[in-house]
Amino acid sequence: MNVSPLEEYGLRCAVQLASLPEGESLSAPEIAEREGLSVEYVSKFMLLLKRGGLVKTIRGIKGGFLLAKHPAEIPLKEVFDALKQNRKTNRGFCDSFSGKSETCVRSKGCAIRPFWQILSRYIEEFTTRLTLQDLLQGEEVTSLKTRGIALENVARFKEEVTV
Amino acid sequence: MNVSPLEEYGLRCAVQLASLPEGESLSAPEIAEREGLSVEYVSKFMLLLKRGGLVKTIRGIKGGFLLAKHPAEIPLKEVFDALKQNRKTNRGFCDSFSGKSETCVRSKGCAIRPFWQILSRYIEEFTTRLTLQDLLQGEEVTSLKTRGIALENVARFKEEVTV
DNA sequence: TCAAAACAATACTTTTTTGTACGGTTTAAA
DNA sequence: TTTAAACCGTACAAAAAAGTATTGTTTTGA
Repeated sequence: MNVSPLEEYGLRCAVQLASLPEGESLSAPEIAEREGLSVEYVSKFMLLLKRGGLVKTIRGIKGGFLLAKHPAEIPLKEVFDALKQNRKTNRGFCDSFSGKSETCVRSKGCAIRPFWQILSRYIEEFTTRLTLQDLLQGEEVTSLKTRGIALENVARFKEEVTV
Repeated sequence: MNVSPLEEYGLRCAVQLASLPEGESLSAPEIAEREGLSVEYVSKFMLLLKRGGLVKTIRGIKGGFLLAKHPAEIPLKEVFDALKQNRKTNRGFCDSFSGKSETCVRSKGCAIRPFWQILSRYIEEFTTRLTLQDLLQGEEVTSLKTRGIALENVARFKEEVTV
């Protein structure tokens, strides 16, 4: 339950692109400079973002990266998913079984599952509703919108509980 | 943003102990059997849980592990924290800076921080309010309580937003 | 008192992830 | 047409985490 370096850096670089005027691009060296990372490292996860369909590239001298869509159309989840591409393991609770058994020991009656399911659903809600555009609006606005999502979630949970 | 094996297995084993009648213990081989893990591996994180003050041990033949407190007094967060003890890196957003800079490039005006802060606060709320006891109540109850926490969170968020 | 079974602790191996290096291809411009 | 700067892609090295092995200490009970 913690953030991987790729997730953090990748999101930051995506935000850099989102902050550009429409149609402009940024080269890997420029991004690296702005984020204090190595050019090679930036190149690595920009490639992932490209494969994830978030980013378009311009090759050759004068080349660079730009978002494939408007920032408002790119939920954070898309960024995170793109960056997960080349991971060997991709775990959530109950995905992983023991080293010994073929299937989860508690395929029924798992004590952990409901907790995990609700929490992960909540996180997913957060990351699909918030877009790169939202992050650009500055701290106050982002803060308000994040809280707004929490609020709406509550409403939905409430319905489900009272039914 | 995914669950580490230690976190999942550790929590499961803690739940095993929580499910015992008051005062009874379970040995590492027994836990390992029930969860389909190796005895050595179980021993490893039971030691962490012990150091975290969650678990008491009985040495010698007939030895084993038991919870140091009533399951209702052990929030999931405590379990997770105990299991984090021997990690080398412990990252959240904005904890980690680039390899090059001494301090975070965006120590002010960070686009990512508010999103991350609210989400992590929410997760923390979840894990401090839910206890091992809750997980024992079975899927429906856990599910309801988890939703209940979501609900209360909303109320709190709402206050903050409208102020 | 001795043996068996269990916890304690650390060292070690393997796997995964992080981060770097480097050779190749593309393109703008002189 | 040549060169420089940038993307592309993979291979490689280093660090972290996962999981195992082993040795030692404690305790029960024959």
